[in-house]
Amino acid sequence: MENVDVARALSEAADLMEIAGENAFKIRALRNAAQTIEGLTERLESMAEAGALQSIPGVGEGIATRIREILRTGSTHDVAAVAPSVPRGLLEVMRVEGVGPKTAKKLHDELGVTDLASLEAAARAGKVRGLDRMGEKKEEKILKGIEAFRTRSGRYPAYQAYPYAITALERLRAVRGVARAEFAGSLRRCAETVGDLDVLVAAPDAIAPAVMAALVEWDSVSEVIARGDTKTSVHLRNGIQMDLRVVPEESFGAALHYFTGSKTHNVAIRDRAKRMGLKVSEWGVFRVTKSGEEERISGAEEADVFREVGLPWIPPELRENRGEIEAAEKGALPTLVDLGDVRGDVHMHTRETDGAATIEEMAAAGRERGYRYVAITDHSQSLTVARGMDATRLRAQMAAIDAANATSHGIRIFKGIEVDVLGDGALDMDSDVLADLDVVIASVHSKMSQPREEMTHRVVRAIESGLVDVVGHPTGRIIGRRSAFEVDVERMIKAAASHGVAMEINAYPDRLDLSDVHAHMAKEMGVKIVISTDSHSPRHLDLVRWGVSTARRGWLEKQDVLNTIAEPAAFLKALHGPRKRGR
DNA sequence: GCCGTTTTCGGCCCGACTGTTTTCAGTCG
Repeated sequence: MENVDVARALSEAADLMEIAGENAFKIRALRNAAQTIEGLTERLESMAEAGALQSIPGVGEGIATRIREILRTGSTHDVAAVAPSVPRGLLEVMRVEGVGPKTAKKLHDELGVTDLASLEAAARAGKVRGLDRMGEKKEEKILKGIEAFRTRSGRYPAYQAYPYAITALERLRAVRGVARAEFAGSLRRCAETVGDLDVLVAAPDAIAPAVMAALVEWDSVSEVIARGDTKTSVHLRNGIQMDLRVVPEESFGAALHYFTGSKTHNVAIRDRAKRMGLKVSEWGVFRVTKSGEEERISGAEEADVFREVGLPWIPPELRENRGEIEAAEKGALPTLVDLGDVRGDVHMHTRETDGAATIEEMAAAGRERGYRYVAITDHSQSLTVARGMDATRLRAQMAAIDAANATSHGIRIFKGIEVDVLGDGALDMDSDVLADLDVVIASVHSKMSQPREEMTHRVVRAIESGLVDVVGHPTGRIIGRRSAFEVDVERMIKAAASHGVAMEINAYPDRLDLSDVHAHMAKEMGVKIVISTDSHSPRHLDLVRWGVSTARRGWLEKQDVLNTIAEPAAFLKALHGPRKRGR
């Protein structure tokens, strides 16, 4: 069982207990633990065996017991205890906008609602409006919420939401009197998916109505959910929710911090502030006197918030309450790798297989970005849908690359391949050809539903071949479409560590594979990372920024990422390590 | 249930908006 499965079981238990009306702090403890577990780089199964569960922050005796229960049975005793009074179907009822635990409980107790279908029936029959503190509007809102629940896909890949945030900012910045406007939220933290878009504007109170109007009148807005003096929420036509907040300029930094989150990071910062006799809110940082009076001390800049609680500014990508506050306290924050640190791109395709451009065009695109090198890494023969190459075609392409290098003007073109890892772990190319290449990426493109043991063994065998430099998109996931294949990532990374093989962060924005958490795991085990775009056309090289974001979320520094090395020869030397190469 | 510059008990982040109410509970982020 994966850590995410345990996290999900814990947070489902928390939801059910909340409906049952159990102690709110106990519920929060479960949610905190679930959140922490999602960001954990170590496998819970191994930690449980080692008796180390209680070393996880937020996990004590009680939750350690629950984790062991979940690993064994998939659920906890809490769920069994509340099951008679809280059917599991209420979990989805609570996902409906405007329905929380209290409402779900009321609907169940008084109307016998047990799931989405029975809720819809009750609402259509006009029974909801009869309940205490519930009226016609609430009933309508619930029906709308059910509709939205069924159509929305949940979270969106960040790259799909990003253009809407940019356009919204342009509109809002054009309003007279607007001093600053930024997006915040999970988009600013560079999370791989976003649930909604958060936009923040600094403007005088008198301007706020005009700012709200500029959003509401945007033709991408389909529905206004809420509209107040400082906050407006809308649905966009594509289904994404956008929240706009307007604050005075002196509060902009505090608001940006608050609105960027993550929620658990904010809670930790506010808790810390409280212990120091301060109060942090989106309006600023306040000193709280003994008599309970509050005096505003700062908040115009985001760094103010951190400074007041005795910390250096923490990059948004790290604000997941995964140890960043402790690291900041110790002065041990990583100096994160930056887009400008990337000096080459070593995974791309040409017309020879499924790319859209020539060797020369791809190299030119790299040169335009200021890169010192690129690698042409077309597919191998078993990937027939991409017209994969056999050894003869690869030899011919190698000769073509030699020729292109003669006139490439300042950019080195490496000879490479993205070779398929066959079902048994063998590589889909003769080893003597592979040995003559500069860059060998090994990727799984077939038989992705192999059992975990088989898949792990398969990839580890490829790593141990001595012919592979990089594992390409190591878990095979496509965000929102295909989950990662069953593989023991920890064992894969361990094998890579002991054989000096690098792991890819595939920057294609619906892959981002390795993920942030796994990239962090790789770093901790001493495995080097290559950030690659897997480009199939020249403009794809720009996608590198999504890969860099993922690397930053994984705490990676420049020295963790091989393709920050500027000199082509030095890059190759670092990539190959002790492995021999033809040239 | 967890945790400790509030330390083994007594706390646990903070505020906006809605819909229903005549003062606030519930939801959301």
